[in-house]
Amino acid sequence: MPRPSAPSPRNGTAAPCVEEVDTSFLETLIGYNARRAALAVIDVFLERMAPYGLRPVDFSVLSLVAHNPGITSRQLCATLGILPPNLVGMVNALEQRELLARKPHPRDGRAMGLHLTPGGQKLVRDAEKTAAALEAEVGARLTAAELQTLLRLLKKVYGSD
Amino acid sequence: MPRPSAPSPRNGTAAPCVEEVDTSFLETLIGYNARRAALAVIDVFLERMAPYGLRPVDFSVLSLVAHNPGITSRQLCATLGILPPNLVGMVNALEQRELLARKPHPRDGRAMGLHLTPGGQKLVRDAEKTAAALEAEVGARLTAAELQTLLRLLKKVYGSD
DNA sequence: TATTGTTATACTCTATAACTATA
DNA sequence: TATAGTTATAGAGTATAACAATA
Repeated sequence: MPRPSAPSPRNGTAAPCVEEVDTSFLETLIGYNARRAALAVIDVFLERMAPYGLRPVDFSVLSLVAHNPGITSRQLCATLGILPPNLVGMVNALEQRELLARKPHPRDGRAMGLHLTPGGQKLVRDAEKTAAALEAEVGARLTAAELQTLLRLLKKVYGSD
Repeated sequence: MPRPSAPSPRNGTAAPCVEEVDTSFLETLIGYNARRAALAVIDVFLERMAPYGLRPVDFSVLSLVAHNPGITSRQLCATLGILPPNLVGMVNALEQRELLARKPHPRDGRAMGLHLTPGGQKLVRDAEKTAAALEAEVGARLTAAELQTLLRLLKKVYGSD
């Protein structure tokens, strides 16, 4: 590890080196901090969801279908910021695992409504419990009030207020 | 929220459909909200940095080199969570644009210290001003106190406290 | 004509293995 | 032996264009 100042006296034109990285400017940026926080939480999320064979995006899809039976691909895409071509494979995979099923939309022949199978419902129940537990765990670094504040401010930032 | 009740009276075994998507569960999760906030801010960041020819990661690299002259690739990678093989191309590109330069590390023959050129210094000054302005703009949805709180809580979440 | 779901495809980002030169 | 930087490459994630069926 480099040690510039004190020890080496003769330092005429020598290139400096860095002991401890100064990140103070980046740390003033919302984007930088929000991204780091998201990655930290999602890392843990990824581990805890592995036993269910779910990535974060799979969990999001299944959870939305659970709370919105009959939701269409288009609605899922708009909600999660996924592009339609990229959702197709995910839904196919979840359907092959018999976690969800496509059913004809009652009033739009073009669309397919998505529904959980009984197995999918059980999986989502368990996975949501795990997610809530993880949330409490990560939230242990914060007080309950801080957690509420954090969620409120984040929603303000991205406009869901 | 599913609303099977009011509009369609005869609804014997028909599959339900969704009027307005209920995201209330996902919105209780820190990861979901932090990711959405990060993406929203980074989207604007991407637009504003385009005139400088910088992606967010390029900005982060240049800003860190500016505030840490002589920083090594290894230190950059550790700070930004980038893998060494993926940093090489970025540094090469920035070096070819004559924004930064590799110089031999004063005490470790294996390492190269990174330094901004005069042109790089000017670009970073301008880009950081733009970033700060953007921050104030996004922060306009929040009060100054809320912004400080948000940054503090995010740092608590990812452990930089 | 516009929209839903889909295919094919390209591009970017991220991850792994292995090599070199120095320590 | 371990580490810094690099190369090559594989994989995941994200993007656009175009098509068939339906509105």
